[in-house]
Amino acid sequence: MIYKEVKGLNLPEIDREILAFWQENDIFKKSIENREGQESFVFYEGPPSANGKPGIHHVMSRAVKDLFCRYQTLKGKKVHRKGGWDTHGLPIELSVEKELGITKEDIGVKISIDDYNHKCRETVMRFKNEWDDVTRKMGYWVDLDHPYITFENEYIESVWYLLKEIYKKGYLYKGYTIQPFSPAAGTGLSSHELNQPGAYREVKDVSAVALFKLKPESFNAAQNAVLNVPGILVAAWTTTPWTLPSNTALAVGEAISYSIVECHNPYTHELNRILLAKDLVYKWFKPEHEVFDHLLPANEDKKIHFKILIPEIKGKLLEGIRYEALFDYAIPEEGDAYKILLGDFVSTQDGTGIVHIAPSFGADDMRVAKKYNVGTLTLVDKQGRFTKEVYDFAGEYVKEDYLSPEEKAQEKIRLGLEKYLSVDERLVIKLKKEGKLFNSQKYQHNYPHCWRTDKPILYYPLDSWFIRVTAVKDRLIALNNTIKWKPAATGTGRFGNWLENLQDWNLSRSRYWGIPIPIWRNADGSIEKCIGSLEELKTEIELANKAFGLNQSLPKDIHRPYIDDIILTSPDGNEKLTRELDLIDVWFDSGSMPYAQIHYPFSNKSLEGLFPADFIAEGVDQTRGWFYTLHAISTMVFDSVAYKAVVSNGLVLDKNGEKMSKRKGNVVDPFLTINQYGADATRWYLISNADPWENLKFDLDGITEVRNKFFGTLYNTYSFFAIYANIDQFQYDASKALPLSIRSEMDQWIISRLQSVIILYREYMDDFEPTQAARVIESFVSNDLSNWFVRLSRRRYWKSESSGDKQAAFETLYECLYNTSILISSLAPFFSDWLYKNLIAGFIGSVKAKESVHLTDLPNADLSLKQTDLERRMDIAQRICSQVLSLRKAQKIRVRQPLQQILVPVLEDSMKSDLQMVEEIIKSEVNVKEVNYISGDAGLVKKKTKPNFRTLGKKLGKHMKEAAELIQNFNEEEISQLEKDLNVKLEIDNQPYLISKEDVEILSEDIPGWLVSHDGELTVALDINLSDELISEGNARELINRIQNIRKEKDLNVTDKIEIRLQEHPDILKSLQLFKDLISNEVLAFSIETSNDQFAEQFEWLEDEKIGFRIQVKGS
RNA sequence: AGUCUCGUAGCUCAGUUGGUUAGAGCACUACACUGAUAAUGUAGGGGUCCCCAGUUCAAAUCUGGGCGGGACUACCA
Repeated sequence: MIYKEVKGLNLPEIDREILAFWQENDIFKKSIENREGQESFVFYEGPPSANGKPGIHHVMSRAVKDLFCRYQTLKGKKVHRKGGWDTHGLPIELSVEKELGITKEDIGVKISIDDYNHKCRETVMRFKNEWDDVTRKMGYWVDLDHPYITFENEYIESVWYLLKEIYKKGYLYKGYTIQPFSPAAGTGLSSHELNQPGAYREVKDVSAVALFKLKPESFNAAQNAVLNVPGILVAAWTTTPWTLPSNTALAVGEAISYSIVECHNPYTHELNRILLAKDLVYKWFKPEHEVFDHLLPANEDKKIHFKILIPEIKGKLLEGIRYEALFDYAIPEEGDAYKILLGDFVSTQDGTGIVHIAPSFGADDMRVAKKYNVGTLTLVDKQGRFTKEVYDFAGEYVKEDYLSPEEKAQEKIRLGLEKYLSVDERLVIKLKKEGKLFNSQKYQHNYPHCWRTDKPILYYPLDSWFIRVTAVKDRLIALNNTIKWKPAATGTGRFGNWLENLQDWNLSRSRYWGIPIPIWRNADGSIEKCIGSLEELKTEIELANKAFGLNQSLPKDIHRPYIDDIILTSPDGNEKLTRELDLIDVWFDSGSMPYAQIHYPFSNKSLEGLFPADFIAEGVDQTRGWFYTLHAISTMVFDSVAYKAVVSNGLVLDKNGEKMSKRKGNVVDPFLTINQYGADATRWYLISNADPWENLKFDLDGITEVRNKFFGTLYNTYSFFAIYANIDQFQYDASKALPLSIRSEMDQWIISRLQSVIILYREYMDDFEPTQAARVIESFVSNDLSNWFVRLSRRRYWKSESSGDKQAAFETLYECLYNTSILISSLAPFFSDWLYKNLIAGFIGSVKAKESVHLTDLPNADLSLKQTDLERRMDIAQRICSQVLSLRKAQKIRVRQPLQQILVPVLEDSMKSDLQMVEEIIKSEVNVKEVNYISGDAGLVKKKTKPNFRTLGKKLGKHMKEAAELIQNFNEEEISQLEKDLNVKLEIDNQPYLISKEDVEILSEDIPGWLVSHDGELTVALDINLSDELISEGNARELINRIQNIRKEKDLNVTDKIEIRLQEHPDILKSLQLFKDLISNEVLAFSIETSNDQFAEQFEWLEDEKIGFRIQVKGS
């Protein structure tokens, strides 16, 4: 037996077999060494964190990565794939802290930073084995033995190098930014922490509408002309009255309209003229209280009568107007405060359409204040208490929640109140008394809380190191435009927009487990050193040792806390420099990986052939993560893209379209899936079902479908080949294979189809369209190869004599399977290798097979073998067969019953010649004796015209409908006019139109007296008249069928010869008389005799009859 | 809230520059075929192409406005 025959397809078994083969023979390694000296295809592996278990979505993204790397390998490129681990970052710290039952405050107290980091180092690799396991089992080829690890000194050294490069370009600076801050915990919070479940809570706060008095002397001429009433007050709404003392500006919307309304202050009853958004006037004032002449004197009830003094003022006009500070606590030291600004974030959703700006306590505020050079006031300290400048509230917590009940009780007594009033409440009272308040109420809204202390957070200005990416914004955008994004919309949309609205990169993290910022400074920050390598640090340490008589040395581990102890010296040797305690954002770690994974520029001095990447792929959630940091670093340091093409894959959802989560219990375990269905079926399903960038609704039934439909079919096709090739001892000699020109039409066709598939497959793969590529192959295997070529060619394989045609049949099928095994190997690495290895068992001759399919070269399409005409003809043949079978079905005539003829009207000569070449195929497929043709002019065919809307649309415009009607009813004369290339004239609404041949499609509709079927331009008529001879032949075929079934039931060998005795029956006698040879041949009968004996066995004959028989193997 | 993305048969997906009967596979039903038998063919049922409005002779397709799912970013004065 040359070709392996197995019963039943067992993909997991094949996985195990092939995996062992790869391991024993180092196939992955060979697939790279194989291409030594060739051009490289650069791929970067985005580092996962082994802190959590791998999920099915990881199989998805890794399938995408793997298949393109394999594909490029087959194309002859050298594709290095280095694995990597992301080891730093908050999730790791959090899981360690949870495990140890400590909080951040305990670090350095209950547990040393040293021990803490040690624990992080352990934890981060906790699930490494699971990751390695899933990587191997799914067939993802990546170097697991030499991964880059972000916590290693060499990796960190490269990161420092990059930072120093950025520093040298002047892009690194220390500044402050508004960040979420927990006064209770005394620490800044990351947005990740803010996104912890339960961080946002519905709370009730005191809101206030404060009134700010405009300074008319600051009006310009245009403003003077419009704002021609005295004493204008601007109403600004806030839910955090405690920020009002730190107010330094007001913001209005450029396109928002404002009104000035006259009323009496609800608390002081003084006359007010209030400026607020026009759209919100009736939100704050009741329409029924509006007056149009004179305002009534102030009254004591709650009704606030009002009059609109100036109905419409554009926000734009208000820009630059100054106002009086609300309080006399402090004024900003720098900048030009207390004026009206334009802010694009201002809306009329709620509030007054005017936003009170306290730059220290809001990110938007800070941004707009900077833009207008407005200074800041930070009248709250890091504990969340008012500073001494706020003399009447100094030292008080700005949020009630920061006080314990005892403290509140004490405060109540200190203030001499009946009940504790929050700072917000007392501020509101103060404003009320001073006539600076219009409204105050309880307001319910979502507010973030610190997940550790449960207390509300503040937004607070914190010191941070920044990278001035905004300085290279234009380059970032320009370089991005050269990147091939899949899908393109992510590059222009999500990523492009992100770049358009670029903010400087906040690099600092006040943490312990991460890469330390390599910057040392003196006390006042006037002297600083940025370190770019370990060598440099060592030199600096020696300088410092000399200057201060110290005995420091380069720590073995350059994480905290060791690195914190290092003291450097100022150039003059007088001042000590200490390290800035922050760590760098872990995103910088991963964005550094192209260089750090090879320890550039230390161990490797050149990036040649290693940068930039030709291709990367990760989840779309990495757009502003890894994709961005790679891009930002490479742009700043190398003025280059980091990757030329990027595939961003979508999410893997459960089958109901819901996100997978442990809580819902809908998580799919990749190990179970792969064990049950096999890696290839899983991979093929993930890739073929939908484009990778679409969200995938993961459904195990889908994998079953892929397994049965695609792998099952391909397996069956192979198995068919193996059975007969083994019988015939067929072996394939590439150098002696029959030239295609002498093989059959069918062979030429499938080989031509194969070329088309190769071309399309390559096009799609080169364009990073794996789904389309997979579908092309699916369709080829299932429709072309199995359902057409093999099905119709079966007889050629089992006929007993050896002949050229039989050899051609084997060679053709072999070539198809062989090439298919290579084509699918990128997507289905296991099954393809199994198939390939089975096939090459029959390889002989001078051409040598490779050890594994993954060491082969991707087939090139041979254009000389592609025959478009032939493919078109076969398509026609398939459609005709379909139609005839459909007609037979409608008439309930079995396919075993031969029919005399089909009739095909051919309106063009080319169609006739097309059909003649596939006549034999049609005849055998639909079991008819003849294919006859009638030409259009014979008058037998009734023709019909169908309008061609595309061409007619332009010509006819709105007369289209009527014209279509007329064209469909063209008579024979008009049709023959068109056929002769003459125009037919139409007239609609007195307007003449000329209809030419191109404007219509001429179809044959009917052949009077025949059974007819249509499919587009194809029409087929079936002759259903049965002669006695046809009936007898049909019966002969029935008989053959019964005997074949008996052979099978009796488990006879395919080659056994038999003797047959049959009970006499008129059908049988007649059939034997005419077709005995045919029958004998088909069923391998030595003799067929009839008698009237009693038979022990019977088979079913037509219409409930039974016929006795006896069948013996000759010689038994 | 903003940005992006998706919405077509029970399920998963195609659907060309707008063109008249909106397709495929799976599933279901019936019938057939079979020297591949856990395979194969044919036919059938099954659609408000998310909704509304507009442009057009003509809209699943283009425009505008909604609705729903999802992701990311931000979190609000």
